[in-house]
Amino acid sequence: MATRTDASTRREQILKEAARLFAERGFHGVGVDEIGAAVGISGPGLYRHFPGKDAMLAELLVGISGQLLTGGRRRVAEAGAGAAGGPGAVLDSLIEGHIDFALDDRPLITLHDRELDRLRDSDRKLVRQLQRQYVELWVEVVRDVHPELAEPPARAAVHAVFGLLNSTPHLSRPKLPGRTATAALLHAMARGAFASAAEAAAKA
Amino acid sequence: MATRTDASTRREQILKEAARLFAERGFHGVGVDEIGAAVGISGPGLYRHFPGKDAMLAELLVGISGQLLTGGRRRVAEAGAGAAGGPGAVLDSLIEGHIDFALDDRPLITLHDRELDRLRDSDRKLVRQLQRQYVELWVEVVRDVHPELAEPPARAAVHAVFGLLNSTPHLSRPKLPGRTATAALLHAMARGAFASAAEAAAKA
DNA sequence: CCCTCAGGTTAGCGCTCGTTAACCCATTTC
DNA sequence: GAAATGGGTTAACGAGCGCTAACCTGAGGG
Repeated sequence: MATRTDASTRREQILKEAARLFAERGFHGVGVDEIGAAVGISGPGLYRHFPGKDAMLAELLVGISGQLLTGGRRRVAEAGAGAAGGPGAVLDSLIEGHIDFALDDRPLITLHDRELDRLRDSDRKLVRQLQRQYVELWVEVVRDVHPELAEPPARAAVHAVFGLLNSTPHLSRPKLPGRTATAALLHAMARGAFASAAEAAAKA
Repeated sequence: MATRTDASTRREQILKEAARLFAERGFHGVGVDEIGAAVGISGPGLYRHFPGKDAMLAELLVGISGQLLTGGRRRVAEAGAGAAGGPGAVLDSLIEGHIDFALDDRPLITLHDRELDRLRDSDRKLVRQLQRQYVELWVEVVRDVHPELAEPPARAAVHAVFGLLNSTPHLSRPKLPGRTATAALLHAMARGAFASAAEAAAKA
């Protein structure tokens, strides 16, 4: 029989392909037949693994939001505990983690801020809550590094930097510099953006 | 009879409501009946003004892209001609224009990078071409201000800053600082992001 | 006074989509 | 060796969609 890891493969395979298709053509733009075809089964076979199309999107979005949040918390705990490098190191770790995610799971990042409104109310509330906690985590760290920033502009700045970091899906692959170069570029830009936000706030 | 400007009002009204609805729930998520209802007529009455639902989206996207490009070109010509303030002033003008657009036409900005793939091939090609020219305009100006930046990272940086500036639709309205404060914040962040990108490039 | 016509209306067609029903077949379990 | 079960199939249904057809109306223009 299939091993434990093989048994979960089919579900994960479906989720992965669904994420790609949803990101490419939008939730309403892809049919269940296409998702099935992408994993080699056809149409209603998916209903052996998921109660419906909505459930796939919900599981994807909840998974992404949760992963981002727990990963961020882990990094804050780790980088904060050592206290080597000061609060700046914590922010660097957060940025690095988000960049890794944006570069490695591009379809998921795309879905994350594009298809939230297609969820059932309860799922949407959950995802929103996870997202909000993730933002608050960032806001605290950013204000630790830049105490001149009041909370509302800090929150706006965090959202803006998310926009910056999540811009990678818009770039056509071949024109990009290498992955590490891109990551370094985005990292520098994020830090610079925060620094300038703090400067502007201090001046005003 | 209706005057010339009144005659165009209904069309514009439809486009405006369609943009809002498309941005809120996605192109496939909105029916023609809803668009009609939003302007006080119902369903198929829209076909007196547009050949189809696709045509509304196409007109919106082409309009946005064209407006951004011509506005950008105008600003480059104006700010570049005076030569007062050097190349930095040109970049500031570009940033300012983009921020105005992002803050004043939030649904359009959302559509702009979200629903491009729902267009007919010819329309999509046109929009892509306009977008590319707009990016190239920015790349030239940015490299004028930061000559250390090679072209590929400059292009990536421009895309990233677009993501930053276009993040405003994600922010819930009431929590934002005032419009001018938000604009100033975004402006500072954009400049800082470019500067840091150039710094990082010079170091590498 | 009729004609035209812009700009609506409602009814309904045809298609696509998500979902269910009914059936099938390996493989495991007792 | 039968029975149960996981994972798949095809057929078909019902709803919703974009769009067309056919009809209506009120305001100019000759």
